[in-house]
Amino acid sequence: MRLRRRDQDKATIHDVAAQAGVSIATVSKALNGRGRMTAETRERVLAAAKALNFRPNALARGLHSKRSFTVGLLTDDVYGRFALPVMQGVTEGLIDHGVSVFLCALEENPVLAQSHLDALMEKQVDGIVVAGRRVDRILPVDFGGLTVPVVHVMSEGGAEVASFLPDEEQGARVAVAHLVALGRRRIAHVTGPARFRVAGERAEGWCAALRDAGLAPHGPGAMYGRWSEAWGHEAVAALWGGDAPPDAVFCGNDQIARGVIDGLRERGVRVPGDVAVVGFDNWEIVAEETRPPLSSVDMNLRELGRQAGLALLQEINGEEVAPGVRRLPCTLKVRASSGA
Amino acid sequence: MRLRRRDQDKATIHDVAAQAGVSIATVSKALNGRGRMTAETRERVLAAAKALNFRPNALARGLHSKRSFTVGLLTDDVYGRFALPVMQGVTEGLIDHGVSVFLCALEENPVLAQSHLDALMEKQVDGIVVAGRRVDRILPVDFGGLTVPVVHVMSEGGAEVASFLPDEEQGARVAVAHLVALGRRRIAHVTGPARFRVAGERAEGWCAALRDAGLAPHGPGAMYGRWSEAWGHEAVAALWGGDAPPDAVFCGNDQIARGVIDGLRERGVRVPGDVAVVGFDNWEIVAEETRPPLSSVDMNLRELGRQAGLALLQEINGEEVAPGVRRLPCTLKVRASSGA
DNA sequence: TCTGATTGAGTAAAGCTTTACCCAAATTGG
DNA sequence: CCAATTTGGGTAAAGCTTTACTCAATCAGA
Repeated sequence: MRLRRRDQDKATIHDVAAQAGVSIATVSKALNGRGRMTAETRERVLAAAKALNFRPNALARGLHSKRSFTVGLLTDDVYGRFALPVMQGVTEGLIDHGVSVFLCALEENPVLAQSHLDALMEKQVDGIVVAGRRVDRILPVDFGGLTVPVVHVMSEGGAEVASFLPDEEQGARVAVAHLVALGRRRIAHVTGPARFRVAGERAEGWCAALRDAGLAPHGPGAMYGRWSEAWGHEAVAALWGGDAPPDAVFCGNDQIARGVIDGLRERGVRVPGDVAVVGFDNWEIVAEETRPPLSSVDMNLRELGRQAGLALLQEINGEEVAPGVRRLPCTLKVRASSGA
Repeated sequence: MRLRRRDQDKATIHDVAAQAGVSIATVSKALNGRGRMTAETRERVLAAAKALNFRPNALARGLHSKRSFTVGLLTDDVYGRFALPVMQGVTEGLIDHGVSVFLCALEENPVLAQSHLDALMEKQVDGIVVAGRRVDRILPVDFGGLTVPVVHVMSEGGAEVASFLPDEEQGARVAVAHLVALGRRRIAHVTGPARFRVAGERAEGWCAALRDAGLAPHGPGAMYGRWSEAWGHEAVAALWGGDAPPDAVFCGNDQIARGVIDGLRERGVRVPGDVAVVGFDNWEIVAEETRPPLSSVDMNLRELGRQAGLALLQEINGEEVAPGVRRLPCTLKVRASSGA
């Protein structure tokens, strides 16, 4: 054994044992609250560990326990708008269990993506959270043959795995019901491209809420376009081109909603006086800067991440987790654009 | 030795050795391209490893080499707007060297922050990148007594460590020089709170560029306010309240610039016809949706991250890295708001 | 006082990979 | 044909922690 560690080296359990005058087994037991020993011995060990600023080497511990207490979070959301709240939720759910989270932001490159996944596996992660930015587009990675559990968030992993998604339709219903409760009757829906599944689901919720209220959709139906402010402007031009314009607009995301509100202001239409507007995503940096501030549906990404993390932990611990899609409710954040 | 691994277990080097009919030492050497053996043996090992989908256990490897080939990225930018590009840069710089990046998003809670740092150290990270979201506010964490190298990005770590920052002043100069080259002469500066150091630096660059061009600052000086669109509106109201309004506005960030442009449009002032506008941050999702799209200074966060990663790697490898602040140049992304 | 249980703490192996070192067989040179 | 290299590959230890097992000393009960 080294007589005394060099100061820049990390202290090992041997150093603590030497300092406390006991064996390494006793140190381990003292530190982990296992085994039997006098209170005096335990305290002596604890004091030595503290004095040496000892931190157990997680590599060695993991090698022995075959668990690294680490999970990987794989995402293709390089912008982080969805992935970061999810990550915070996952972290929040797991930190009390001593598990850390490894974030890998993938780019489009499938080769690089696969090598990131390989790196995670080599690091012996105990499980993997896959966080998409688009539910119906799977990451360019092969999860088959993985020896660790996987859960998906904002991404559907198929029949074999658990997937945590926002309840888009319910979110849309809540938004529309809110508009109905405000007395609005001609409620239009302006949203993103029809090929995005969430666009269809949100439109579905819009229809359903209108039906429940005994109302007909305003106009020929949901207006599909792009997820951009520019599309919000165009939609306003179209809606206010004919007669009987809507008295409320439910938008498929906050950027569209912002475009709609800006378009309305330019036309001299008052929000929320003449028209109430509600967005989707509750992207605060957009919603709060809109004039007036934008009411929006919040997908509770953080909670989604938290639950996904806990589910993953269950699987890691060998407990069964039912596969399939789990939908978590959205909540509505009311701001001035649907004036309360 | 286990006769044969259970299928859900990961293959170890022993499994590969058995499959190839050689010893584990030979497998290790074959896989790492070390040692001497016939080409035939080497190929047999490689084939066996592939067949078993063998990945060396990074924990065991790290335990032996005392390197985990992992670095931690600590940030308080929970929104990810700055941290994610930085992280991608760090990853980009290190992935070729087989090093992975562990992202920890800290919240304000210092206790939690410290425990995150402890977790990183236990995981035996080889080094730490600290990424701030505000240069002049240090993370609530004690980096003293750390046994691994640390570098800072977008955050100043003090005299002992290397810090990588954007050259804010140069960025501002480039923006203003661009406006001058367009023939603008009355160039105002609207920016965030004076207590942010970057606000002062950018204002400094604005002044310097004007001096270089033989121009005087427009008005009484830089207009300090908030980092928000609303402040952009207010500034427009102030600037266009008197006479001799500016013919260009250089803004301290993209949100302010957006507020300025929206304010100008509402007043019927043409952009870029009557007034050219340039922002700072090049936050694409804002800059591209502005009408017209916003010219903006890009801090090259990715490159900043890449260089920080490489510097950290140098320190990890025992090479000396000069401490102190390193400034990387910004570049100007020209869009329609300063019409080329 | 003697037997048997309990207590307190140590010994050694395992977990997986890398590598210094070793050895037998094959090859080379004279 | 023999001594000296070279070649091909194996053995064993190290790296740090956890834990099953062991053992001497102490204590309780009769």
